[in-house]
Amino acid sequence: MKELDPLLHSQLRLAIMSLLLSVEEADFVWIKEKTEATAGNLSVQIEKLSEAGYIAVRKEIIGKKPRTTCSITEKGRTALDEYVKVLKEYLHI
Amino acid sequence: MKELDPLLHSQLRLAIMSLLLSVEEADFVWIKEKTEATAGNLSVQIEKLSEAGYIAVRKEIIGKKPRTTCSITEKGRTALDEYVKVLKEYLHI
DNA sequence: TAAACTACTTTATTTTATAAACCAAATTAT
DNA sequence: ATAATTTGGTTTATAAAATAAAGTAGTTTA
Repeated sequence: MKELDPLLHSQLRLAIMSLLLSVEEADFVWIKEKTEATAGNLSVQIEKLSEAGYIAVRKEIIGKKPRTTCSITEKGRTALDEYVKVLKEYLHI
Repeated sequence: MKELDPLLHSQLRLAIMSLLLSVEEADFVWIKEKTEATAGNLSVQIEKLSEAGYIAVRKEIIGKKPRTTCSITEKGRTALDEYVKVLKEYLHI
């Protein structure tokens, strides 16, 4: 049995990737609201996905406030595709 | 976003459930070989699925040796169905 | 100008997963 | 006969992950 990419096989990280699949980009606050995650948890998981190169993170100051924007990368998309492939084998779907 | 049943959202437990989906029942040793899990890890995860009522576990002595046999329960099947449903929403599949 | 809020990050705690060690009985080798 | 090895596990300890709590830097509101 193939292994499920442990970086993607986490409730919150999978939710983040899922959200980023359907939008061009998304900011920290929006992801936080959608996932109902705590800011701390979200910060950590975004950092992990970023380190892995699965998402790109841009930090800027917009109207005096910081803003963190995330988008899925090609590498992330590929990894997610592979994850889905393995999952389909597991679940016969 | 709905949450993914944490009891099922674990690599090894999902693999166990996956295997049990396609067979009437399966014994410890066979599951261990298929999943390539260590006996300790497998023992713990089977216990968790059993406690949750997702699988039924039968222990017997067969030809002087112990044998642990597992099978998926109706409750487990339902939980897995729900898990798949949520996952499909996440992944747009 | 002090309190409260925004948008986070860092650190600590809890939970989960995994590995290592152990157990009892059976089998094999000496 | 008995010592070493194997089988089929369980229990306990360690590592990793997830989550929560606390902290930071600056902003807005009262």
